[in-house]
Amino acid sequence: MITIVELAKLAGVSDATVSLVLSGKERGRVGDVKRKKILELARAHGYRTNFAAKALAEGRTYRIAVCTLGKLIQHAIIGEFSLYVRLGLAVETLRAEGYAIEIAQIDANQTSERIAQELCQEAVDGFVFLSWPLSVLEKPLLCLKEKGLPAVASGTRFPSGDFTWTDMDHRQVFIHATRQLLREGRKRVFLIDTVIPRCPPSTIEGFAEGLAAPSPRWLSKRILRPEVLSPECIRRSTRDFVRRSAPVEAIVLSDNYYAQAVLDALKSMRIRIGTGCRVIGYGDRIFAEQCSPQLSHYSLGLEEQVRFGIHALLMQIEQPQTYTPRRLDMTPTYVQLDT
Amino acid sequence: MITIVELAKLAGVSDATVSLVLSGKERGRVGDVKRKKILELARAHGYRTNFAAKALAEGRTYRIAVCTLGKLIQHAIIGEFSLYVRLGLAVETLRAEGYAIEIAQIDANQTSERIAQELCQEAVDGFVFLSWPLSVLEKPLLCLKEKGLPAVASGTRFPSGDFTWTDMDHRQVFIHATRQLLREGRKRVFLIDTVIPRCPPSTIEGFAEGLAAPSPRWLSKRILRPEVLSPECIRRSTRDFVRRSAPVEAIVLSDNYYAQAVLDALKSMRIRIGTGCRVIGYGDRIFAEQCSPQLSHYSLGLEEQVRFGIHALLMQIEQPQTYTPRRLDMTPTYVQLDT
DNA sequence: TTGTAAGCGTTATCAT
DNA sequence: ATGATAACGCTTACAA
Repeated sequence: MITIVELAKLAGVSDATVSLVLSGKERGRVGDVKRKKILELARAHGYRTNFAAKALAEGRTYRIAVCTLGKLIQHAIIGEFSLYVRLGLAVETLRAEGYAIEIAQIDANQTSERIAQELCQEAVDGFVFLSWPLSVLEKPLLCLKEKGLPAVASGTRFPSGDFTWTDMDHRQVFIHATRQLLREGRKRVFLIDTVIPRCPPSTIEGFAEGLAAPSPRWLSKRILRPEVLSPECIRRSTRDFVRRSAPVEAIVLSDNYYAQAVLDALKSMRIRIGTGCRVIGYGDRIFAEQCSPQLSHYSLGLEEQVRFGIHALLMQIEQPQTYTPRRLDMTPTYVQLDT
Repeated sequence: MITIVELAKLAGVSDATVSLVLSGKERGRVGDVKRKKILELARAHGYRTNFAAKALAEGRTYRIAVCTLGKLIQHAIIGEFSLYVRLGLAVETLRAEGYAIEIAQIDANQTSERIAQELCQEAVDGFVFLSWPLSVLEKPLLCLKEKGLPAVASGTRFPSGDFTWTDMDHRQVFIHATRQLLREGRKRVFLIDTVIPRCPPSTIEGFAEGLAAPSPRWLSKRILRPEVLSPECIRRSTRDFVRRSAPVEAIVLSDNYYAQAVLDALKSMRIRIGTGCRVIGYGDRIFAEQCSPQLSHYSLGLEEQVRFGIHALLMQIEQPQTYTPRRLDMTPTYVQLDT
């Protein structure tokens, strides 16, 4: 591993000059010839930053805590796979920026206060929170903010503008989906909830608002919530529901994960999916693409969310004084596939 | 954050002494009074090691690359959840030792050579490979070994003793399971394979050996491999299979993941699980415990594997000269639950 | 525009 | 047994 000092010797300049050039902080105070020479030498010798030294000099750690609520595996059990997508994207982005990570799997059986306390001990430059519920995350974030520790939440929506967060506007998604279907002339639109233990209220709210639901009673007839979330049970209850509610012109799914079961039910009833009955999902693209036929859906926009979040975090780390909380409140993005 | 220098001032000794005491390397060359005083002061002021400084001084990075083959989310799709368990355990253990991690999600569509090349670029103290297939991992590990870079594989079995790895002895598990059932007086033992795309040959081998299978033809009658791996399909084909093969005194599952479907099939046939027909699974405990009734199974021993692996890695990092490859070739561990 | 030098916190090598 | 002191690689304020 070649160092800045060695590069400086080779280039016949001082270490400081090399440091400035390589970190892009020269702001025109290094000659063009020297600059090019230094960059060329660095490239040729495969120079790589020594982050331990950089960290020590800057008083940082170049470590980021990526925090999940509960152990990683628990998210598989409740079918919340978007966590893994978020995690994968986050660590990828951070790695590209030279940051190492610490994955903190926070025990969910603690008070918010204890979590906050525990986090403040961490020797890291910043915190990323993946898919935390608002109620649990509020205190810890406030605590970190008070200590001036940079943090972002990905997959949590805060009512106030005090924190940095990214989330898809859940309610808008369902408003958007139903309105779109109405515009297509499909009046008899239904919702099937396939979330454990059940979808958030905002899903129902959006669905109701999009359809301009006249009454809770009317609304309840438009929603199916299978008793058990197994493909078979979903299939069976979907069949019953569709038969009972005929004609079913469109179905909106609260989540992509069990979509195949719904599609299978329709197929078994000889309903032409996409034309006879439109089906629109919501969630991870990967599960939509696995369906047969592939599921048209609203995307979670995870790439955009995570990229925005990490970028905001780095801003906050590098320019703490000028930083103000920012959020990415994503608007619905529709992905048309087969259904 | 208090530093060693400040502690030294407070204790009225030199920094070197404090460093020795705190790192436990004094080997009796620091007086008892001073030692206790230093430790007490450190505790009182909440001293925490500055890993950037430590790394710089020791010429290390205090970073470990945790490598997966393919993106994290892809393992959810093929139902290989043990990866998340391994990952969770590994990062937890490393964190406790002060190491930060880099999660390298290696693109599976590359040659082994390119992967090896890519890995050697990493500026880390060591490598952990989670659940890699032997064929892909061999070259990279060899390459790292040649460069003297510490590495361990968790969930890969190497025929030679050249590398450090941990794995459950897969074949022995199925020998053990079938023999156990035979000893219980259950002669008609069957295997149901619920792995995508299919279980490894060692499973079949172990199963055959345990039963002392007289011929491949005979063996084939004892194995069910459902066409499609959906709960419904597994349920249906299990029913057919069990009816056709009556009496079925015991069933061994290649993996816990779809166990519930098999149990449901038996339940629907009014077969008394555990007494009438014993069912034994293999894999993640978490899926066994979720079953109803809870699935008796052979455990993967992930905690032990990961702990052993990380420990070996740290040994290798700290004493590279005396280190020789070690492996944990785990023997079957049976977990008796309801079935 | 460029170079010098101090410092970041820790470890390790010497003297004492 | 203990204490100076010199690295480790990089950043940055300041001097030239």
